[in-house]
This record gives sequence, structure tokens and C-alpha cells, in this order.
Amino acid sequence: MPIPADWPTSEAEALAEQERLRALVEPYGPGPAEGDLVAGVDVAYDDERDLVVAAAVLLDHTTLRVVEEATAVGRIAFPYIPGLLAFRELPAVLDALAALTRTPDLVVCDGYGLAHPRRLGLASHLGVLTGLRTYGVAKTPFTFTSTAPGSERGSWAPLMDVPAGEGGEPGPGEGRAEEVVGRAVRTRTGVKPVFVSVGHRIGLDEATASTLHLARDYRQPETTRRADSLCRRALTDLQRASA
DNA sequence: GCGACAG
DNA sequence: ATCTTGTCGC
Repeated sequence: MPIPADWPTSEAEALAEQERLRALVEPYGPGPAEGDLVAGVDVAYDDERDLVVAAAVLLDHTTLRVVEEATAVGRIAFPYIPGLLAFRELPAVLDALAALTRTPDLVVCDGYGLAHPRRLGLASHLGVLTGLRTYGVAKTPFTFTSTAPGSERGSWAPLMDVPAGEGGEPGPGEGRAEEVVGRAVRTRTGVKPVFVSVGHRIGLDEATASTLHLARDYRQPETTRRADSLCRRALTDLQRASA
């Protein structure tokens, strides 16, 4: 599928679109239920040929069994600009999700949701566009900060957005308060944490519990691992086919 | 202006 | 994201 005709073309348009969508995010809701289908999505790029391959892998959230897989190929829709990642990745991701024969009850993204400069990371953006329940799991702190969670699997610490220029005590009426935007979660004992944030229609406690369930054997959720390997394999296959 | 910066 | 070998450890 081609990139949507109304997809933002400039940074200014993208910022305006985020401003419009941010009001529609619902940062609360239940976690997955017994037998729910969870989708993992991820993308791989070939900047040389301006190609992007997205993968969507459906798992049974309870058993972690793979139920279905789908991929989609497209043109890169937007340059990589921190804070505007969704505009680069989502067109292909939407196509991959559409290629599934079943609708996921939850989508786990590789990146952030509410933990975003304007509170609309790709997970939240995807949730608002599709109405699906979503959350994000990122591998690095981006611009946020947290204290180190305990070293045991299951430990976590709040992920904070610290307003710029806040060194001392912000007197009454001065500055903006620090805001909890997610959690640094230790999914494996002794291994660096991942960063969980709400996307849409799910709460932070629920997203954290789901992450720990999906990341029982590895640092990253099984959904992300499966989607990551699938899209890279698909990209490699595609590259070798055209050569 | 400069540096930092999800993937 | 992607470019890239071997190596230490469970």
C-alpha cells in the first residue's frame, strides 16, 4: 500500500498532527485477558533503496505461542527525527497489521507511548489511529530519567520527564512539575532495564505486568523479538531477491 | 548557537 | 535503524 495521501510531509505538519491526536489518547484501561491475542510490530529499513519492511506477529498472550505472522513493504514515509518517529514507521506498520486475518486485542510497540515530548509517541499514535489497545517498550531512556530499578527481575522505577532548566527548588508558581511518563522495568535480573510507557486504552500498571509476562526469558518482550527477527528476515530476503 | 535525541 | 569479529560467560 502507498503512503496515505494525507500523511505529513513536513516537520510542521507532523507537529500539528501530533497536537491534534494527543487529546484523543486514553492512558488507562485493563490489561490483556486470558487467551487474548497480542501483536508485536517492528520495522527494518533499506535507506539505499528507500524501502521499509514492517512485521506484525500475533501471539496468544497466555501461552506466548505464535498464532500468525504478516509483513508489508513500502517506501520510507518520513525522515528520522527524534520525536517524530511515528511518521516514519506507522504507514508500513498499519499495512502489516491489516495483513493479519485477526484483530489483536493489544499491540506492543518498539518505542514509546506517552513518554514523548508531546505525549504522543508511536505507541499512542498507533492506538489513536486504530482504536487498538497499545503500549510501548523502548530500549533506551530517550530524553527521560529514572533512578536505577532494583537488580531483581520485576523491579521498576518511575520514568520522569524533567522540564528543562530545573536545577533548584522551583518556587511556588514557577516552572512545571516533573511528570511520571512511564517506568524503567527490570525484566531480567542483572540486565539493564527496558522502558515501558502507556500507548492507548491501557494503564501503566497493566502495561508493566504485561511486559514482565512477555519478557520472561529475555530482556525484550517476546512480541518485539518475534517482530524484529521477522522484519529483518523479510528485508534480507527482499534484498537478495532483487540482486 | 550547541548538544542530545525512541528506531 | 545500520555498518561489523571475536569473545566472555551461563
